[in-house]
Order: sequence, then structure tokens, then C-alpha cells
Amino acid sequence: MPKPRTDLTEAEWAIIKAVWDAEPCTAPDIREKLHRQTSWTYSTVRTLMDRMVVKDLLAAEKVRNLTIYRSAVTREQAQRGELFYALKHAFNGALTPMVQCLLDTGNLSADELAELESLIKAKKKEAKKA
Amino acid sequence: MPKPRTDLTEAEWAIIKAVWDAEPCTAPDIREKLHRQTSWTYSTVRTLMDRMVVKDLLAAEKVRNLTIYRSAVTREQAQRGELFYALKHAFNGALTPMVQCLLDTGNLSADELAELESLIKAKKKEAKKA
DNA sequence: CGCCACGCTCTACATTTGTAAAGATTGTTG
DNA sequence: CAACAATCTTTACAAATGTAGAGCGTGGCG
Repeated sequence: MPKPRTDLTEAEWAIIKAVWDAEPCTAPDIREKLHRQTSWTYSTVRTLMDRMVVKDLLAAEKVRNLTIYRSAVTREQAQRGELFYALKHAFNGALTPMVQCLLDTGNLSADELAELESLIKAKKKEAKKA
Repeated sequence: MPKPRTDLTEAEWAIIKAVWDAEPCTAPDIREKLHRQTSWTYSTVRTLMDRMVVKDLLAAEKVRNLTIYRSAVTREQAQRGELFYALKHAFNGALTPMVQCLLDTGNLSADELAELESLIKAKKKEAKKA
């Protein structure tokens, strides 16, 4: 297990999502993809990406005069990191209250509720087997 | 609705949890309560708390020579803020994958699963009624 | 061959966050 | 009143984050 030591800022989320969608990619690619939402300059995007390389969120490789970036954490790792941050700090690690809060605040449709229910059923079955 | 514009750092979580437990309270009180976990100095605690007042996370009131602090957001608001941060950024607002991730990663006991299931059942009933 | 577009490197600067020391106040107690 | 202890105020400073400009190289086009 490496370090799922993940906890991204808003800017970092924007970047890494774009990278997941486009990797391998260059900084200009990402600038382009985010252009609608952020209108960041090349410099900004580049700085953010380079800092993310230092943090091992992205990996960079030089090819000739180009710098090619790839993600260094999977979407799942990053998601878990964020979720656990919330779980740990806001809910002291207690899962049930967290789900409770989700249910109370999100306006879930009946369909969604049903979906969640079957997720749990599936999980139960799985647990039994193991 | 005020501004549930909440997104706390680790340090801020530590402080506000202590405040929820002790309010109304003073900075030395909080320093004391956190003493085990953090060994922050009075100055540190005080600075953090004052900054949180500026952000409307805490409220301060001067009584004589003392400064009395209270929380300005409820635990529920803060929890929701954190949860929504994760939901929005990590899961693009999609609830089901978020719960999925929770189920996949947390090692839930059979009891916990059952509890979640009944939470959902309750929610369904409630939705039907409304 | 000279120029241009594109991407690169370096540097900069304001704001926020983490952490704290130094010194001013003041209520209390001998 | 003098000394103390508990608080407060002010100031500081380093690291992280957000945002970007200025100038450099180079490969391709006219």
C-alpha cells in the first residue's frame, strides 16, 4: 500500500479530474479543458500541476520539449481520501451518522433510495460469503 | 437560511468540536481541553479562535476582561458542509457512488449494515408520506 | 533564413493557515 | 501596596495555496 494520504483542494480537484479524463496529457491540454470553468492562465495551470507532482498526485515525464502528465492516484483513492477526511473529522469516524446525514439532506428520489437499499443488500450477501 | 458555507481545516475541526462540548467557553478552556491532542500554546489556540470568529464559525463576546466564545454553526451544519464538499468534488454530486464507496471501504459489521438498511427503510416511509 | 506560435522556466506576490513569543492588563492575595 | 497569576493584545514568521507575468527555445511556415 502506498500512501493514500489524499486530501485535495478545490483547484486540485479540478485539475485531477481533467487529467483523469485526458491522460496522458500536457498542461495546455488541461488548461483547455478547464477553460470554461476557470479561465486560468497557462502559468497557473502549470504551477498547480507541478506542485501536484511534488505531492505525488500527478506524475510528469519529459518527452523532448514536452511535459506529459499522468495521474498518480486513482479516482477511487482520491475519493476515499476525501470521504475519509469528512468521516474522520466531521463524524468522528462513525459511519452510520454520516449516512444519516446524507439521507437527511440530499433530496433522494424513491429510485435512489431503492438503489441504496439494494447496494446494502448486495453488501450483506457479500459479507456473509466471506 | 444563513450561509452554510462551511469547510473546516483539521485545526478548525479540533477547535470547534471542543467548543461544542464546552460552550460558552474561553480560549484557555479550549486550550485545556485540547491539551492532550495538540499541546498548542494559548497564543495558537487564541489566534485560531479569533480567525474562526472572522469566518463566522465562532462568536465572541467580551465580558469584563474575558472573552467568551460560542459556536456560530451547529454540528449539523458543519457536518453537512464537509460532507457536501466531498460529495461535490469527489463524487460530482452523485450520492449513490458515494455510499458505494463507503460500503466498499469501511469494514461494516453485519449490525451496521442492518442499521443502514433500516435507516433507508425509514426514509422511504417518510418520503411516501410527504 | 527569419519570424511566430507554442510550450517551457523562473520569479513574484498576495492570502490563508499553522504556530508562537513578547509584552500589556488586571484581579487577587499576603 | 506589591507581587503574581491568568488573560489579553500585538506582532511575527514560515509554509501552503491561488494566481500570474516576463522572457527563453525551438520547430515549422512563408
